[in-house]
Amino acid sequence: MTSIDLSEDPLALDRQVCFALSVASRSVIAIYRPLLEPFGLTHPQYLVLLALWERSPRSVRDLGQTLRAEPATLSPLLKRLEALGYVSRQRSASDERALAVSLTAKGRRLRREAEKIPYRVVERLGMEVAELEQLHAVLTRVIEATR
Amino acid sequence: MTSIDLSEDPLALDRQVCFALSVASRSVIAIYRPLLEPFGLTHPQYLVLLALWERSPRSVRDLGQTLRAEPATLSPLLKRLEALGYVSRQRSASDERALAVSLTAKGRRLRREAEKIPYRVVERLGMEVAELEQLHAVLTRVIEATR
DNA sequence: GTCTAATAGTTAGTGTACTAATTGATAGGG
DNA sequence: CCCTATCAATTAGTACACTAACTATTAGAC
Repeated sequence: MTSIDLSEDPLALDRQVCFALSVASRSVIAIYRPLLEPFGLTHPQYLVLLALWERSPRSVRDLGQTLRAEPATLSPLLKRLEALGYVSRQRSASDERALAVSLTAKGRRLRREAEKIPYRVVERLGMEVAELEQLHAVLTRVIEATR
Repeated sequence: MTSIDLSEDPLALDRQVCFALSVASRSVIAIYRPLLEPFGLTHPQYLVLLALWERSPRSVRDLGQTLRAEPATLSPLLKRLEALGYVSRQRSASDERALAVSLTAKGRRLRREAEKIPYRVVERLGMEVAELEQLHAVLTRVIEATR
């Protein structure tokens, strides 16, 4: 295991967890890109669909809290998902301020296709599932720590 | 430790390593934001300075390989760093195609101030250094796996 | 019941990321 | 020597991500 000696050079690039995090994030998202491209989806859009497959309809606020995304980010993203035909957007009947984002039939159908994606990503990574579980656990701790 | 049962729902949001990675990356970068703001820097700009503090001048190509960034991303970013007065940009004498990106005196002076940043981030995270080292090691393995 | 504060989304502006096309410079083959 | 393929950087176009300002609606205080 690589040892990080903070007493030496605290600014050494190859010691920065923030650098490793952003490179790893972008690199893993890059693995999804060719898998999502046939559906016309970006990775953030895919995450929104994951949330909607768990529950639909959902408000922008709810999606934002679940995905840790700003409403200002979601608003145009959801319009693009609507233009692709995967979701519909309509004001909530009970509260005209809130938007009800729902899966369309096309959006629900997509789930079957998408189920193959996680396996392909793990295969492409070629890492042990146990190691990915460990990574997930540490990342969850980091996310908790940043709140 | 959280267990990820891939045999159950492969699309469950709270199991996705990609989601945890992107949230963790954004959350950690958010910790840097108030620390970098006094210098007018963004996190990607800070990473470029880390690279230049290790060696200067460097070409756009060299910076791109080191930081895993596209030249199309670096090109405007470097102009902003120049506008801030931290770097200078001039064509290489030996090869007119290449750009020599150098630290200015102001850019070199900034290093002293920046040395406090990693400690403040670790303090703010409130995690054990050992755990961050472990995270760094796993991330490095992920980055290797994506190449 | 009205008036104000809070809430849900949207819009605008800046700064990455990424792809593809473009410009200018260099190097090698003939 | 020239001609073409390659290379370094830039530009254009799309899509987040974040802050701040704005609009429309709702809820609470009185």
